[in-house]
Amino acid sequence: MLDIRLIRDRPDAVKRALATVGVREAEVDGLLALDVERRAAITRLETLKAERGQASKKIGALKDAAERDRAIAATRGLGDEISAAEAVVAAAEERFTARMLETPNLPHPDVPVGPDDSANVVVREVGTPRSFAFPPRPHWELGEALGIIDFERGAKISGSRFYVLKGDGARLQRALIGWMIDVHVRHHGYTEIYPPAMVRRECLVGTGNLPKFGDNLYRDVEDDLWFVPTAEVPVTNLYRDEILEPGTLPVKHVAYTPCFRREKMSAGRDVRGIKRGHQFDKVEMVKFVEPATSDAELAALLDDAEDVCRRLDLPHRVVQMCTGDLSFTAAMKFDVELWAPGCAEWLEVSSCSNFRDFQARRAGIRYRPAAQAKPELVHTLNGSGLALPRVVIGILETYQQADGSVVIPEPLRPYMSGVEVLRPR
RNA sequence: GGAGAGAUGGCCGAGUGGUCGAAGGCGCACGCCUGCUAAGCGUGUGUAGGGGUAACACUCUACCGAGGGUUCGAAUCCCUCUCUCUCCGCCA
Repeated sequence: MLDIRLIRDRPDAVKRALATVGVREAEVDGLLALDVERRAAITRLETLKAERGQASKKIGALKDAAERDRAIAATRGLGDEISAAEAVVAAAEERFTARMLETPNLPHPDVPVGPDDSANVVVREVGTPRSFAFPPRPHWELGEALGIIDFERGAKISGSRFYVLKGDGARLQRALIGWMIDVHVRHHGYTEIYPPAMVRRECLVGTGNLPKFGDNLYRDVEDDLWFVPTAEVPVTNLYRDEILEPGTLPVKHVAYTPCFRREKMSAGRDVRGIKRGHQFDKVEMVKFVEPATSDAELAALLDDAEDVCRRLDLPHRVVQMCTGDLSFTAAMKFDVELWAPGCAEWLEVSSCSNFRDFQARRAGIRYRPAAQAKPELVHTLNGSGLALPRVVIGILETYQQADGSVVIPEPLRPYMSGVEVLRPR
């Protein structure tokens, strides 16, 4: 959520910035109008309440019964006026908040301006895509031949976009989870979190998934519990409505969770293989930092994500999103993409974003810069570290050999009891 | 799932209709005092929103788990919900 004060004080700057992410000027004017309406209503209500407060105070001090009764009778009408004014405030507040919650974040001034993903910028490519003496096969062929991915049974028990990992396939994914968490904990200074995978609705409002993107989420209707689409949701909300004491920032967490997404927007796309499922695993990094440091923290976060690729020796590239391709909540965002030689495409395995105070304002996450100082909103950031089945794709396709076997990258071997090669059966 | 108890400021804890944003204590901050330390004394110490100011000051409103109700007036009475604790049952 944006700071309404900023919109009030510098409406033109806000309009210009929001225009680059596709928000029309009229929307900002609408916000401003709702704000004026809301404040007028509040002022009226508070005037009435102050009046009543005075009157009640006097009544309390009155000793004479008749005088008292007269004063009470005279004040009685105020109650109805206040109820009416309260209803006006509530309605104005609701209209205002609803619009505020649906307004996207302001892009960071350094973000390249552009209409859509065609204007994204490839920042760097790391490593050289391996050249093959044979036509590299896509992971769905490799996986079936190796007996480690079972698409048919996945569809049988759960429908399309579900698959079953089996044997060393399941183990490879589990090894990656454990190893990646260890990398971030041991080498990058994150603290591991095991969060709930089902959360209350407010959490999703806090991170910005609701109210706008509810149709991508799964939900238990009976208890109104929502399945997390990413660990970002529970982990960011860990400190919802809290004030972090001086000296606690930066807070750096890494968490593994399964993630659940309806993928309605991409119906019919990427249905082949395990690239895009309704359920997938992900290791996620989340940071809470002081505002002045958040740009540097984003660079560090991105490097932490890339480090996973480096350690696995997987060629990858970093792409900066232009304004038009920024997510709703992000002020700046970089994707890390792995090259998958089998399906011949770049696979997004991480999305590293700085949300600045956008989520913090929604979720009420603040910190105290110094003892006695006034609380301020933190900046939140997060990035995948990394997204799972896609790293499995990258490994299978990159390390395949002519006979269909796949070499397991060195760092993962200890996590797989020393298995070095997966062989077709 | 059944029965019961509870939720007050950073913490402990008082308050059962009026002048209570809330006694007292602890903690913390600043000042004083004191060879040092400790003790002592004094002052201060929440959050959010509105108005106001160049910025302070100042002022109003809300908040005693959440929401609703009764009342001129609610931390205090009523209803609903959430969470915590205890016991029983069940379960990984």
